[in-house]
Amino acid sequence: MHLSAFVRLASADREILTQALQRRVRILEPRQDIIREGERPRFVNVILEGWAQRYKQLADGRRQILSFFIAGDLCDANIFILKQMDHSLSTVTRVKLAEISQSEFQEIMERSPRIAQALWWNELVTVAIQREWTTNIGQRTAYERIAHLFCEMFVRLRTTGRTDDDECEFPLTQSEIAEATGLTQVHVNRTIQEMRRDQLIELRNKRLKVFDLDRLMSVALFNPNYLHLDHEGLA
Amino acid sequence: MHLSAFVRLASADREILTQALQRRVRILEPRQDIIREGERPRFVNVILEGWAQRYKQLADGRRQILSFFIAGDLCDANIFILKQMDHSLSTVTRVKLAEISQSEFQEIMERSPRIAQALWWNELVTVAIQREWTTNIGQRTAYERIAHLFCEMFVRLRTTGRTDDDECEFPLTQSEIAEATGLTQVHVNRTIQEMRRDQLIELRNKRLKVFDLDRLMSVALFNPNYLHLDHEGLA
DNA sequence: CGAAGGATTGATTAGTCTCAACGCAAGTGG
DNA sequence: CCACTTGCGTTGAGACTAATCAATCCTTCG
Repeated sequence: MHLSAFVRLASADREILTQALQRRVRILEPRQDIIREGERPRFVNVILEGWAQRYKQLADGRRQILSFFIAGDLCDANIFILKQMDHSLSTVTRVKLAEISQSEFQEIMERSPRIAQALWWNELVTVAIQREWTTNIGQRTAYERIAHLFCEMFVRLRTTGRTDDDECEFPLTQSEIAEATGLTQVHVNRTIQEMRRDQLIELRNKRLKVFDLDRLMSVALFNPNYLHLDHEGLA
Repeated sequence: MHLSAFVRLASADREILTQALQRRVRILEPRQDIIREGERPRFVNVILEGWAQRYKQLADGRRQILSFFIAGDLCDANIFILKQMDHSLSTVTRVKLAEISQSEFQEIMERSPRIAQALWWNELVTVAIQREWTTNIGQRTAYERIAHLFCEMFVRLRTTGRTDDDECEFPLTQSEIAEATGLTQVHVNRTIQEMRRDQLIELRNKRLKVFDLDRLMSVALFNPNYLHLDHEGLA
């Protein structure tokens, strides 16, 4: 999901990006809000290190996690167009992020049509992921849902070179997995135990080990097409 | 959702749009695919009349409806950037739509920055709706989910002037409502009966009557902020 | 050592699904 | 114009997934 992986960018374009990502950098502690529903968006956030998430809360407190961001992910291109946030962003782990102001952002889009194109690509993939999450919660069983989340995060981390053979970081608590999949924490616990018994995965100390990715993808009915990894930026 | 409602457009911009929407117009019968998952996108589709939908199918046939389109809705700006569709589009009712080719589309975006901006706005609202659907299925009960769908469609139809006092068209079958909310058709049937008993709504002959929208919004925990109706195109 | 956050376990219940049948209205063909 | 089909909505009985409530157990860490 690295911006520079969207499309092939000329070195001038890369330079523009590098500049923009250095101007305003912040470090946030784990489980801290970045921006809340109702607030006016002032920056486009780019995650440089760590995991972050989107979530939405109903009037009575029920909470749905809507997506996760990992290093390289851009939160909301052009978010300034909206008067207020309809959801919140928060950190999962300690996070390093870059803030890009509206004027900086617009200048970048104008100076490089390639980057503007890359931003559209990024946005289209973001919606596609959200659609897959809707499908995940609407149609899959608890077991399949959690397996699907594991697949998605593993594949995304692998694409950005953040896996170590069959392992990757996985800093979510079982409660967070529950909020992301529309289940309860207790049921997530039991389901993960079942997956362990089935020799599908190992999950402890914030690390996920996938014994057989093909089998995991198969039980999850995981089809990576929605990540659109076959774009021109790749060989 | 009418393109011309996104932002205030100059009459020259309106002219550009009007032109583009007249070039290639098709009429499709009800329950007919417009484009299928896996195919290469060739056009941006704009719904001129009727209802359409996005859906996604798992390998074993389970189907999730992901969103509905009504007159004025633009299906996927810049969809050409993606090599293949990760979901399908189909009609619900008989539909009249306009197809815009890649070159036409790019020309429009270049000729009018205001329209380009409007397209970004449209895309941001589309993701916001998708997030709300994820939340709907993940957190709300069956009763709340269906009420929420009723609210969303009623408000969107009203915004585009397609309601008649407390009534609107509602051409979905109970099976389709089920596929959109992640429930079974049987349970949707029972839940709607309950809503009728509660004097919340009336639904027959493809028409929905909302007795008290405030009460419906309240039981659905419906917050219209995600539709971002407070944009500059409106007073 | 005590506190706190997270994971695990057990018992019970609720919400939703499954399967199967039936009803009704509209359309179709002989 | 009647018999048949088809699509959609309704009803019933029973099964099962996942939720709820409530403890208990770990680990980590100050």
